[in-house]
Amino acid sequence: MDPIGFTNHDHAGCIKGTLTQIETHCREAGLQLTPVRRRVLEILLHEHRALGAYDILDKLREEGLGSQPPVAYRALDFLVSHGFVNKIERLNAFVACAHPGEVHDPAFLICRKCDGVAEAQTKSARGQLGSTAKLTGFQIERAVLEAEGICPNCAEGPVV
Amino acid sequence: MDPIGFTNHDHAGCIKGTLTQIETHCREAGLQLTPVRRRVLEILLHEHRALGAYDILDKLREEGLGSQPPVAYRALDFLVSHGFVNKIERLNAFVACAHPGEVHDPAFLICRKCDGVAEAQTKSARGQLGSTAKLTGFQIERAVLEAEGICPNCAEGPVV
DNA sequence: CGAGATGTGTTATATTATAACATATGGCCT
DNA sequence: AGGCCATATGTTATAATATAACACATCTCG
Ligand SMILES: [Zn+2]
Ligand SMILES: [Zn+2]
Ligand SMILES: [Zn+2]
Ligand SMILES: [Zn+2]
Repeated sequence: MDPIGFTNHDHAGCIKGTLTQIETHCREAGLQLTPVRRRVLEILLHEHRALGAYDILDKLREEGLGSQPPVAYRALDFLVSHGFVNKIERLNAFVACAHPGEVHDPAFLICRKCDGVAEAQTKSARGQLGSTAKLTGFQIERAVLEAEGICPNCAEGPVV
Repeated sequence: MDPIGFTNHDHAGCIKGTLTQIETHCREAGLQLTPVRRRVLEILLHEHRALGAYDILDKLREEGLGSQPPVAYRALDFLVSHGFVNKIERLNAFVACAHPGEVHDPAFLICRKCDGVAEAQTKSARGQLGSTAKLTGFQIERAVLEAEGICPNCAEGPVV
């Protein structure tokens, strides 16, 4: 229930823990966490912030891990399809998942000043919309829930 | 609470009613519903379906109302900023608002087979996420709630 | 070895969106 | 009337996001 991202925390541990968790998950599930895929995941884990595919590609290029768009998009496809990374539709950008492996409908709080993204655990999407959907027989397969606003850090010291 | 879009209804009346409502709103608020803007609105009202900016531009072009992207995007900006049209972030496309003028957090049910979009009235976005947001002091300004799945029509006769 | 599956490298192109500047139109002030 | 401002449109060019298509490498399995 507590959204990670805007609060202070042991970020190095946060990165390492999630990475280990995903590595284990991949080993057990027979998924190939190749160097490019792993590096894209690391880049995203490093920030609690959404990065565009081309931002990521720039970093890969600097590191000699790939220079063309498909390299980044393919890695992102892999990470998203296995739930390690989420796409923020509102921003056309990507953010590491805070609860990888678990099945959940993620909800995001997006700060429009610092671009920070926090992932909140919530049952709202399927639950609330679900009841409305059932009335008409609509079958929900995926829910996008993104709230935009001002994060606590940016609210205190008004930047803009 | 009842989502319009997947249910049978008097669509001609639905279009005309909404258009009249918006015309009135514009007159009272001193907004200029110019020919291009009005036509874009009509095009969107005609379908309970999201159309891409370039789909709309194609129609405008056929009708000699404009041929370059900014024409469509500017009309859409106007319509979106005044709440007459909503953008479906998941699809990078636009749909006429079912409750123009009213302040509401719209939620959408998007059919991945027929591309139909229904707008549901719900308090969930701000309400559910709101409580989580308050815990960390996040101030929600705008909420995107989009559910993807199969609409009742497509569920009955599996098209794909 | 040969066939199939998976991942990467690369070129080219599609799709979505905006910047920037020119032109037109109408209201409004002097 | 003339000048001025705000708003809207026309047009060119380009930015930003995303995918198609094909070549090649590697690995596994029979
Ligand atoms: Zn962290
Ligand atoms: Zn912030
Ligand atoms: Zn209708
Ligand atoms: Zn459908």
